[in-house]
Amino acid sequence: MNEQTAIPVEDGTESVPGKTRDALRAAHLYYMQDLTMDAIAHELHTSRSSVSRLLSHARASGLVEISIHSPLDLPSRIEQEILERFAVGAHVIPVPDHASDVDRLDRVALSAARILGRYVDSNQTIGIAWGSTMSAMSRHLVPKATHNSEVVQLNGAGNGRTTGIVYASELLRRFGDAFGARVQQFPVPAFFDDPETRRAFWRERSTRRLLDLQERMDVALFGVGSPFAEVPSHVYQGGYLERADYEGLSREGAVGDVATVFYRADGSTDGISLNERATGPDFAVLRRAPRRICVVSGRAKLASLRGALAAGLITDLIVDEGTARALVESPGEQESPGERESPGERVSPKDRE
Amino acid sequence: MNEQTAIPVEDGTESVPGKTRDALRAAHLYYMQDLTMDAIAHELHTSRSSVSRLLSHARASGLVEISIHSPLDLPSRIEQEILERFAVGAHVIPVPDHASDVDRLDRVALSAARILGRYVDSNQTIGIAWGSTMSAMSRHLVPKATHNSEVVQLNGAGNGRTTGIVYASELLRRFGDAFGARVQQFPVPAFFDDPETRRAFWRERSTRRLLDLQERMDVALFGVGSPFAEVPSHVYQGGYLERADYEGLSREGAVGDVATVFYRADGSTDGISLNERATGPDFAVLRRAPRRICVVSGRAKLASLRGALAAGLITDLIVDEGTARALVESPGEQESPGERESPGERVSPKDRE
DNA sequence: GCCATCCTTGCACGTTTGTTCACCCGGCTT
DNA sequence: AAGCCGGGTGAACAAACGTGCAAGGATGGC
Repeated sequence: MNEQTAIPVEDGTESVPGKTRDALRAAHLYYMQDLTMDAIAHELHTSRSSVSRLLSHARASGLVEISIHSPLDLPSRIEQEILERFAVGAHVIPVPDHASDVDRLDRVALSAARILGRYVDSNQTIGIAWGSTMSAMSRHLVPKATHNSEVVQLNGAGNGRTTGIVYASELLRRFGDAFGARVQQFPVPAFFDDPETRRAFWRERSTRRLLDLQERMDVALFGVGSPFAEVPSHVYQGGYLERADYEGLSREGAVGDVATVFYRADGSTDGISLNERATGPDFAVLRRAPRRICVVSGRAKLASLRGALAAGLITDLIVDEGTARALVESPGEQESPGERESPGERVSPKDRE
Repeated sequence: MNEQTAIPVEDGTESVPGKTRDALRAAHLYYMQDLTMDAIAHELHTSRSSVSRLLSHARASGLVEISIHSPLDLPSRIEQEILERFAVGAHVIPVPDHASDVDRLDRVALSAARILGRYVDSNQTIGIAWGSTMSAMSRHLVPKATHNSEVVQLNGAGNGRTTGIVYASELLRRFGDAFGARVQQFPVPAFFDDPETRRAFWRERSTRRLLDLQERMDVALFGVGSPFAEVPSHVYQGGYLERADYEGLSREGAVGDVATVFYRADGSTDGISLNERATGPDFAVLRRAPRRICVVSGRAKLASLRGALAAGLITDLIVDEGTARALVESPGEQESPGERESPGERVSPKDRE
């Protein structure tokens, strides 16, 4: 993977500057001058198809940036309300209510990936959790050139067996590539079997170095896990947790997790025994990051989201419209008809949010 | 929805907020989530056509902003060189060399109109010259909401007889509309017949008020006139000047004008008699504006542009590629095969400009 | 030097998008 | 009430666009 990644960094910027220059020129002609691709092809002495591809490249590589400004008089009621109620900056992604959870996640992740660039800058350390949301995001990142940035993995992971979830290394690499950042992997499982192993590991110098990075990070990016929802977060599908673990979580009142660390509805974590074996950062550490961006999609994660908000983990929230509406609609949970239960029994094929 | 026609200002912003909201949502779905218009039509319960129109509206009204970032390692050699040689920020508009002057002007104007938004802000006074370049720009402005801004006409004008050049009032109105700014017309001819009339007029209180505004303006926007070029600027077509005037200009060494005020190649204006009858601001006044944006297209205007640069009139230059290249290529003029000559002989039917 | 491989190109096709047209609907005039 | 707008709508068509594919060229290993 080394030799492969060593060069492609230059691929877009230097080794083929001609391509980038052409793309830039094509973008000018297309987006600033409204020429047709045909006309551009003619000006560039190439074919229309190539122009189409050049423009795709220009968009995908961040040469062209498309942003949407709400006129200041209607700045999305919901975002406004979330800001007031939770003191959290919100991006509400419009997604129709009837969309499937997969669609919803994809669309939120796509939008989130495009928004992310605004938060990332040079000389920053960016902490990234491992999960299905991050995985989906990683596929759509828009590159942005930064210097001296670092991407650090927040929690361990096994390999992703679930469809579409990508290995942690691959995921991190994508983020790193997109921002030209160094990548710090965290090669541990999501959960240790034995708390003692974790403690021992935490004393290792290599681990300490990584934890140090986590403590100094400027931006944290994560989703929330929702162990008791109809569509459990991938962490719960990968076989990381046993039935006994779920029962423990249920008994201890956990409603969700951020980067494998579980919390209750009120945001507290103390006494949740599984956390002894988790690999993600303690919330006290997480909260040191000035920017903490949370990406959530699906009403199933509502309770988790509420908990994460209560824990003060979030400074910026990217969330689908339905969930956002539910979030502001009523303070308590009127969502789940049944009370918590082990997810083992759930096989309901209902895919409505 | 109260009174639809009563207040056209509200038409786009408040009286039909539904349309703007739909446009906004469509834009999100299209540009952030890459949905097809079909899909969006379905989500919005309308037809594809309407979505297409909605998106057009979103772009035309500035809801969607498309910007192009050069990667910092290749910031257009030419722009860089112009910055170094003339201490002027440049936007070079790519236009093929074989394009007609009309095309060239249109394309530069289109790009310029889209760039302009970056320079305009609230609480500003924006001075605008009257000419073919400004006219072309006025047709493509992207609205940007500002408060308490003012658009003030820099020089007088007759009515535009040349095809495609629009009345000064219409031109100003377009700028004013685009930025939600008040408009201050300057109802005088481009040139007075008698210097004395001008002086008298300048003593009028209403005139003084306008001149006051000009002195306090934050942004000036203008083209350059090129009286001795193959394609004379409109000012020279409208019958404003007589053959004798041209001869005088020629004798006195004028190479161009900004807002009806003429200058020599070295930027000097003293002793150019026509300026006694001009209606545009003295360069000393013009130079008070912190931002002075000049839009130029066509090599014919090269000498004028050089003069305007020498006069220190320009802080930001928007120029087509060919002219930019010529500008940096050689210090002197190697452009015009023939020396200056009176344009009276020119009746080339090559279309307006 | 030669081959395997990867990347790029232009064509051809199917899809997506812009635009014209006929039509409808509410408002205001006569 | 009839009649004329101006603005908006969807159907249909033409233009513009994206992409799979096969061919051509470069690159690097052997």
